[in-house]
Amino acid sequence: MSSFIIETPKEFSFHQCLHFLNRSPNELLHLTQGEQVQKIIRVHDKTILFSIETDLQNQLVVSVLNQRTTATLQQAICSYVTDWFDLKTDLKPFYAFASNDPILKSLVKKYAGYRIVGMPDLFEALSWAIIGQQINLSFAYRLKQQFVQSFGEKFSWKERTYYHFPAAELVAGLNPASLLALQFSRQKAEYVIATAKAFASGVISKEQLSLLSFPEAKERLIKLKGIGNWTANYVLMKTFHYPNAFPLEDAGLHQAIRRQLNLSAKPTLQQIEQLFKKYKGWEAYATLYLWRSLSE
DNA sequence: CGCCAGGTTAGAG
DNA sequence: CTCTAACATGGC
Repeated sequence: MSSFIIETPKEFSFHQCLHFLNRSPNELLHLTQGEQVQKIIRVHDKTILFSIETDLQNQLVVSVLNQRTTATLQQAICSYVTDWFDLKTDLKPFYAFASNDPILKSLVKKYAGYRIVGMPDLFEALSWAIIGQQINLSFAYRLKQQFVQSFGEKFSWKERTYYHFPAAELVAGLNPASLLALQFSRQKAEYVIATAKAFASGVISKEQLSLLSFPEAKERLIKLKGIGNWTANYVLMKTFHYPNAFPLEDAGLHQAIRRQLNLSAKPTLQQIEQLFKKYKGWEAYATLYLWRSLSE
C-alpha cells in the first residue's frame, strides 16, 4: 500500500463532508470508518480501491489499497477526489458575503469548510435524482441500495464488499418489472431505464453536455423523459459544479428556508426566487448550507 | 388514517 | 400559459 497527499484549500473541512457521506447506513458506493472513507473507482478499466483521511495540515491523505501506485494512477485519483469534494471552487467570495447574510451567517460559521460532495458519474447522478423524486430520503437510499446491490458490479477486498454504480449499458437492457420488484414505481422504473438507454445509445453523455453552456445543458437534460427542472439543476450542481445551479422545487430546501425564517408555511416558489436573488452566482452553495441546516 | 417526502408528466381549462 | 390528478410507498 502506498499513500500520497492532495493539497486542499484552507476553506475545506473533510470532517463536514464526512457528515454528508455518513448520511445513510444504506449507502453502498462508499464506506466510512471513523474519520476515513473508502471507495472504488475505475481507472483504465481497472478497479481501484482507495481510502481518504486528513492529516494535521488539513490535507487529504489518499492510500491506494489494492494496487501499486503509479504517477498516472495518482493523477487519476487526484482528479477524481478534487472533483468529488469540489476542491477547485474558491469559497472565499461566498463566505465573504454569506457572513453578512442573516440566514447564511450562522450556517457558514457552523459548517465552515463544508463543500458540495459531487457525483462525477452523470448516469449515477441522474438515476439517483430520479430515484429520490417525491419520496423521503431514507426510502430513496433503500431503493438505491437495492438497485446497486442487484445490478452494480461487486468488488471484494479483505472481507469487505464494495460496489460500482450499475452500468448504463446493463440498466438499458432491463425490464421495468425487474425494477418494480425493487419497489420502484412504474414511473421511476421507466425513467431510469430510459435514461440508461440515452447513455447507452450515445444520445447523451457527460462529455457532450460539458461542452454546452449552463442553460443549454439544462435544456438538453430536461428533454429526457423523467428529468424536470429539479433533477436537471440537481445534476448541474452535483456533477457539473455550476455554482448557480440549484433545485428550486426541492422540498428539503423549502423546509430549510421555512425553519430559518420561522415561516408558518412553506415558502412559495416566488418567495424563494426572490430570496435567492441575493445569492446570485452562489445558489448551489447557499442551497448546500441550507440543506445542511436540516440535520440539526 | 392523513400528510408529506430531495418531482414529473400528461391532460384539461 | 397555469392548474391538477396520478403516480406508489415509506416515515412519522
